[in-house]
Formats: sequence, structure tokens, C-alpha cells
Amino acid sequence: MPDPIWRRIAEDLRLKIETGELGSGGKALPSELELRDEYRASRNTVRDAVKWLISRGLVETRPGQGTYVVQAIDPFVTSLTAEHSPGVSQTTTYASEVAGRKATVSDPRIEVQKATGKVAEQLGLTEDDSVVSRHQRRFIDDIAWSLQTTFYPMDFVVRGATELLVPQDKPEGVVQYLAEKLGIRQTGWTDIMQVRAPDEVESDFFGLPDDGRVAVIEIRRTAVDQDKKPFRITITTYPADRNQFTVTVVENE
Amino acid sequence: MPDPIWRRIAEDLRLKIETGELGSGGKALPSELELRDEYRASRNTVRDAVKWLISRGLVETRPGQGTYVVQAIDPFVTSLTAEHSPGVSQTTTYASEVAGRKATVSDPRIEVQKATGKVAEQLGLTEDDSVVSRHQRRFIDDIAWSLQTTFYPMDFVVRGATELLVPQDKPEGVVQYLAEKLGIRQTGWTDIMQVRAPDEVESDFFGLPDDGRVAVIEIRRTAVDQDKKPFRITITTYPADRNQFTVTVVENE
DNA sequence: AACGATTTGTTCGTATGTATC
DNA sequence: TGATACATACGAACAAATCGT
Repeated sequence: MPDPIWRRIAEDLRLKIETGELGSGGKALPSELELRDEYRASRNTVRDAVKWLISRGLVETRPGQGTYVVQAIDPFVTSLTAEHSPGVSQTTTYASEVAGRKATVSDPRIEVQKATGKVAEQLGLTEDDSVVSRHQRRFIDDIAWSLQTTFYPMDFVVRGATELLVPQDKPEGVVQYLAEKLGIRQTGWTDIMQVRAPDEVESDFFGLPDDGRVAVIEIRRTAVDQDKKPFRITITTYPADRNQFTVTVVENE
Repeated sequence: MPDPIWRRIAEDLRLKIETGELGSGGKALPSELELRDEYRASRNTVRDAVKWLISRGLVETRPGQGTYVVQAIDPFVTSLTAEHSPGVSQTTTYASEVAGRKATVSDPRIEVQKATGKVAEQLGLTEDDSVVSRHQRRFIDDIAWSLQTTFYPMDFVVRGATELLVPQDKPEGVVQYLAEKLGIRQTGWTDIMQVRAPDEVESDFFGLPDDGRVAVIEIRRTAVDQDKKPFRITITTYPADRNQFTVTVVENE
């Protein structure tokens, strides 16, 4: 008997959950007191087992109600190599593969900040320069889907792209606007993707448990213009439990 | 006082860790008994706080030794859109961005199986067909880095590509071998990327905690030939705590 | 090699608080 | 309002791992 009691209970419950013996049909698991009697352990030991199931994302507890099996979420698929379609904003949304789902975007929160750290570095700015940031919350079927912040050099506004400061979504796309206004054409981008624990803002917005169990996927997109000069940085975070990504590469012949 | 005691202790410890006041220089945190006295709480309550820090990946406990601040791992960066360089195997390794790191690959474990599920579907096979799978363990600087399984139609072997059954790494690349032997040229691929909890094999190999805290990133790559027909499926899993990915897109003019 | 001290891990019992029905 | 269920907190005991003597 190498394993602790709580672990054996957890494995037993996992088996019963995966075979559908427990929790099917939205019914709750037996209460902690019932499990205590069933496994002849203390309530604390049973709770340790349930905590392990929670950490695996198999169940969730609702105070005053019971312990429920977590229903799998139909994942939303985002392409990181979508073709640039005119009229489709590359700034606020990536192309969606899933039909029949309603994507909505909040109006952006505009801020003007000092350029700092990696953003300044990648945009070729110094600490004295300013950047415009446009922060948006994005939903699918009214479910919190991603948080997105895009940075532009403040110089763009000075040179005439004043609409960057308008706190309103541009469905036709900021990329197209910059092309018309400043002659800056987007010719490509590089994404850097990492998985990390959510911060408090992300936990709140996505409704994630505060134990850091569900990770977020952070994608930093650096877009370059016709001179291969980075002109825009977009940072998007997605909760890992309901997002997938695709990358399609066609080698040139 | 809306927050539980364990949470306040955890936040306080987090602050002290992030400012370097605690745990810097590889020293252990105060023992649970010391923390109990310091915060005037019970040992169990202190342990709840530490558990939260563990779940955030900030600290780790070592039985008989103490609680230590987790050292950040220098992430390994993998490109999902690397150019196909002759001589570089696209089968066993993606291109690495990080210099000075030694990548090694185990000899493959070869299996012949019935084609099932998505693999059969994407390769255009039926349940009666067989597939060859080549499973490899990959290391960077002798650290477990990824697990990879590649599936080919058994028909390839029948048609002459018998080396698919040789349990030995092909540094020059299976892709090149298939091109020479069968005239199948890889012209592109599609990756599907998801984040999920590790299974037991992955936890063991990567040395992950068994509480599912550290997720794995699973990438399923479907490669297509000159007729746009899928001919190879590669499933690779990476531990999320030490891997990043890049995607570079250059729009054609 | 053996032992004792220290530290984390497991398990129990108990009491009280809070949310839901 | 009362009953039920999960959440928090405390105290206690023993086990297991580690380290220094």
C-alpha cells in the first residue's frame, strides 16, 4: 500500500467518474460525509481526494450544493496563420474556424503610456517615447474568450492617425486604417506563444479558479510593415481550458 | 476581513518571495513551525498557504529539507513555421532558436497498430488498415523536453519504405527518405495545438508534479504531400513550464 | 553505520463559518 | 427557518525523508 489513502480514494472516484458511474446527468457526487462513511476515512481525507480531482479539472465544488463533474467545453479554434482578408480586422480578432458562434468585442480602453520593456524594444522606441494602447475584451457566445492589448507608437497619432485615440471598435480594422492614413502596410507577423498562470485580472474576467489550476495562453504578435519594421504589438491571453490553435504552413515550391 | 487566513499568509509570502526577501540564493523558506509562530496560525493553515504557492508554481517542498522558491527555467523556443532546411529532420525535431543547447533524440520505439480514430480519419484509412508508429523521447541539455509519436500508413512499408520499421533515429529525416523512396514530397502541414493536463506517462517522463498543476502542450501535425494528401501525423507533447513557440507569417505580395 | 534532530507528509477529530435550498 | 453541503481553522499524532553528528 504505497499510496496514501486520499490518493486511492481519488483514483477510485476518477474511475467512477470516467465510466459515468458517478456524476452523470449533472447529478452531484455523494456528499463529503457520505464519502467519509463509504470509504471509512475522515472527512478531511476525503476532502484531500476531492482536491486532487479539482486540480485535475475533473470536478468542481459548489458551497451549499455539492460536488459536480465538470462538463467539457466545446473548444474554440483560432488560426494563427489566417490569410489576411480585406475587411476582416486582424487587430481585434483572429479568424475563427467555428461557424455559428457569435464573436463580440468590447469598445477599447485607450491609454497613452511610456514605452517600457519589451514593447519599447521591439517597436524600436526608447523610454522617452510614448505608445498608444488599445485594450479590448472579447467574447464568444457571450462567454469571456480573450483579453487583448495592442500597442502602437504615439508617433502614429502625431503623423495623422488620430483615430487610434478613439475609444471605439474599428470593425474594418486598424491595419487597413493605418495603410490608408500613413501608408503602413502589414506584410507579416511573428507570434510568440507561452503558457503561464493567470494574473488576477485574467482570473476575474475568465472566471477561472484562483488556485492557478487553469493556465492562460499568452500570444505576443509583432506585426511588421513593408520595410520589415515592427509597427504594432498585440498581446492576447486565452484561458487554456477552452481554446485551441491551428497553424498552417504551405511551403513554396 | 473577507479573505481567509491562509490566503493572507499566502499573499504575504508571495510578496516577500517576489521582492527577494525570502528564498533568494537557494535558501529555504522558514519551516512550517516557524511560520506557524510567525503568523500565529496553526500549522495546517500555514500548509494551506504553502499549497497555494505551490499551485501557482512559486515554491516547491522537499520532504525532510524544507520549502524552496522555484527557479525559473530558461524556456526553450520552438518554431512551428521553420523553413524546411535540407539535412534537418522535420520528423524528429522542429528547428530550435536557442543556440548552445544540445538536443538529443532517443531511438524510436516502433509499433504496428490498427488505424484508429482521428489518425485513421486524417490519413484517409479505415479501421482495417494498419499504421506504423515511431515513438521518440527528446531531450535538451539532457532534460526531458518532449514526447513524439509519428504515424505513417503501413502501405508505405509495403511499397518499399522498409526502413520505417528500423528502430533507429534517422537524423537525415524520414521526410527525405520518403521523398527518395516513394516520391512523396512534403509540401506543407497543419498543426493543431491544445493545452491539457498530463497523463501518467507524461508526468513520469517530464518529472511533473502529479497534481496536474503543470499542463502539457499537445501539437498534432498533419503533413501533406504534393497532392495535398495527408501522409504523416505527428503528435508531440511538451511540458508547458519550459516551452514557448513561435509562428512567423510572411504574407505573399 | 547508527542515531537523533529537523522538516514535510498523512490522517484523524472537532468546531465553526458560509452558501444554498 | 432549518437542514444540508462545502470552507476554514485549530490541535494532535505519527510517518517518511533528509541531514549532521
